[in-house]
Amino acid sequence: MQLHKRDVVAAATALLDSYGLADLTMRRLARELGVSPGALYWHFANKQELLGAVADQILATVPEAAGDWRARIEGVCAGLRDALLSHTDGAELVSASFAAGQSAVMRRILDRLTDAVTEAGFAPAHAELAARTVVYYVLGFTVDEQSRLQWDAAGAELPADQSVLDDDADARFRFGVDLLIDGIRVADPSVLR
Amino acid sequence: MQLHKRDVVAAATALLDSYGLADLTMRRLARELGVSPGALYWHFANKQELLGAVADQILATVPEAAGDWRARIEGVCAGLRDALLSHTDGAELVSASFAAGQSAVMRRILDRLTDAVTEAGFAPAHAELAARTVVYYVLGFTVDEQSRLQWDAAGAELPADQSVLDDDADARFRFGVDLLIDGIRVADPSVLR
DNA sequence: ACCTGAACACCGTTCAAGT
DNA sequence: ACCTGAACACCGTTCAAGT
Repeated sequence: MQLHKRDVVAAATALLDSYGLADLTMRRLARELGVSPGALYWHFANKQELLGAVADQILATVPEAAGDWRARIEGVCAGLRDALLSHTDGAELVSASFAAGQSAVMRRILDRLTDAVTEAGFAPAHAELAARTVVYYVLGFTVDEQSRLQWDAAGAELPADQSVLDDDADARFRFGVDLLIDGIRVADPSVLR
Repeated sequence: MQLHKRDVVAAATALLDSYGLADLTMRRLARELGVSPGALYWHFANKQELLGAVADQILATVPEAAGDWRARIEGVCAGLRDALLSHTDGAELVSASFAAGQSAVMRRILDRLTDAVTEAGFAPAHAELAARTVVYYVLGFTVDEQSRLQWDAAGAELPADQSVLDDDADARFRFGVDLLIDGIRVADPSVLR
């Protein structure tokens, strides 16, 4: 039967979770779907575009955050990190797709953060910059965290107090988010609208 | 005559500047040096390690910053961004090498930032986190800036008021750095030592 | 409209064998 | 110690031709 975009994205996500980003190749994906490599290029212009669709699939679980601007920033950051950690190499994939401008959902998340910073009193242009700073932090932190997690998982047996390490990572993550929120809170009045 | 590590890194940097990261391949580099591809693996364990050496070469120009902790953070950030923008795809290459833990100089830069944040009053563990946040920002911002710059350069003719755009990018960059410095300045006393 | 088959132009890495 | 030659096991992308 016919190949649909969503089947391709689903198969790609499964491949990612099982074997990681390095093994998510167009040829291997085609093999998994039982089609020739060229078939994928009817549905996607190139690999970058396909990876962008996978990134958006991963980000689909990031919930809308409610509350005041601080709560919304914290909520979006936590939801974003959770989504990235839910898939093998998720942070690296989304980070690359965002940099390549291939993730529509990532742009929406940026917009939501920009709204929150605007509510904190920033003029629109500065609000987007502050929102970008938040996104760079979440992506940078989580790429780092995930590479260590996956390295540890591949290596020695996990220590029994795994949860302590998890809690620590959570706390470390929130520390950086709070640092950015503090910066936004006390920003020089000249940037406010 | 004999192939030395520094010749390989110099040729790799030249290839990067002329053709970009995508065309910096082990085979092409070997061809440029007049050796067989396998020869490179006598001097470097793998491509990642070689790219790390190129990253460190790029970062060699980042100057030591002096002054109080704020001036040092601003100086390191500005010097880092300048170094990255001086080579085609420099930001992307250094970002990837840093994430892969292959850049010794990047670790030293992180240490210098950690020292500065410690002087601002943070306990060591929190100081490193804040320093990482700064690094994530500089890398994220500059990867983004450079991809736009290179996209524009490849496309339409540059407008006459190019310098205005440059100044704008400088100001935008400093805005984010100041946001982080503000966050560090007013951080919750519980994280201070 | 959607896909196949086959080709094009490459990759990173390894390793016996040479000097 | 340092490098070659050749192989291994792949890549992303294109495109005439088929249905």
